[in-house]
Amino acid sequence: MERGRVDIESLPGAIDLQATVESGQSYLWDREDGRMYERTAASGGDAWYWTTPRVAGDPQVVRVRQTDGALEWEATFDAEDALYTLLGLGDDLPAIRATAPADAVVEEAYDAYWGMRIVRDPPFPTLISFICSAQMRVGRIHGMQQALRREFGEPVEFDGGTYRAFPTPAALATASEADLRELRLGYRAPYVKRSAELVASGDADPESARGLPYGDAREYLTQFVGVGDKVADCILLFSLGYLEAVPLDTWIQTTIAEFYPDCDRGNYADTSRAIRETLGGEYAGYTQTYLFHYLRSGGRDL
DNA sequence: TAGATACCTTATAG
DNA sequence: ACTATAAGGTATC
Repeated sequence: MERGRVDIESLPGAIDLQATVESGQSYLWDREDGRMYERTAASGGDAWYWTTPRVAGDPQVVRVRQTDGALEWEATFDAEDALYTLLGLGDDLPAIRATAPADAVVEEAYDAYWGMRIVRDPPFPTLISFICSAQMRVGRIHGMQQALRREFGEPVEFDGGTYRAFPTPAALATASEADLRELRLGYRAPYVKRSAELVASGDADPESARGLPYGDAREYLTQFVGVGDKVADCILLFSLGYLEAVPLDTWIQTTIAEFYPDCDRGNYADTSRAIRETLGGEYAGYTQTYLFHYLRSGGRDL
């Protein structure tokens, strides 16, 4: 087992591990005691586990915990670089916040969860997670991903326990729709299977969107079954590093109606462009994620 | 091309 | 208790 620590003082801005992994961006982390999405008193050292799918080499496990002044990690591999990527530790939070509009609700959201960072999860698990997110609550989306790992993931031994990595495209393509429906995926089951088939066959790969101009990347991702503009924006923001992407979900649409009515242009593409500019352009997705988490957590009545 | 409707399942509100 | 509603939407017509 390898281990290490990241000094928080060395980071550009704060880090709030719980907010980062429990804000509906990533569904690939499990809390050690299993009690996610509950308010916990202060911070205090809760640990989260993350398992990698087999992409190249063996599947891996990393456990990370926030303590006074550091992120302490233990893993089946040298996880330092991976954590920087996964948790957005290189993002200059103060600089990003400076690009956001100085509206009261935006300030409240940043203050409430200061230190939350945008994750960069691997593309295939993100694709599947957000296909599953349609018309679903955050806690249940997470439960679905746990079920997929449990039923179709490769086992990994770590620190005396057995963990399961997120399933490969081939594993989910091989699953039957009935198998997936038994995991309570509902109408998302065929979407997951057919999108996994596209990746497993080599006909498409969410990784291929990386580096394309934002509009082209979003367009590319909508070829997957169960991926419309909103889910495509989630994959761009939470996996591929397009920090300007603003997923137009029910929460942000309510926010637009309440605070930015001029941005409602009646269709996704135009509304998306308008709110992206209003929220500061290049890092609009960061501000969107703070607003989403703040409002969803009941920070302000709408 | 824009608009309406069906879709799995379940936590939560009333 | 029991029903209606809505949940980080998308595909289809």
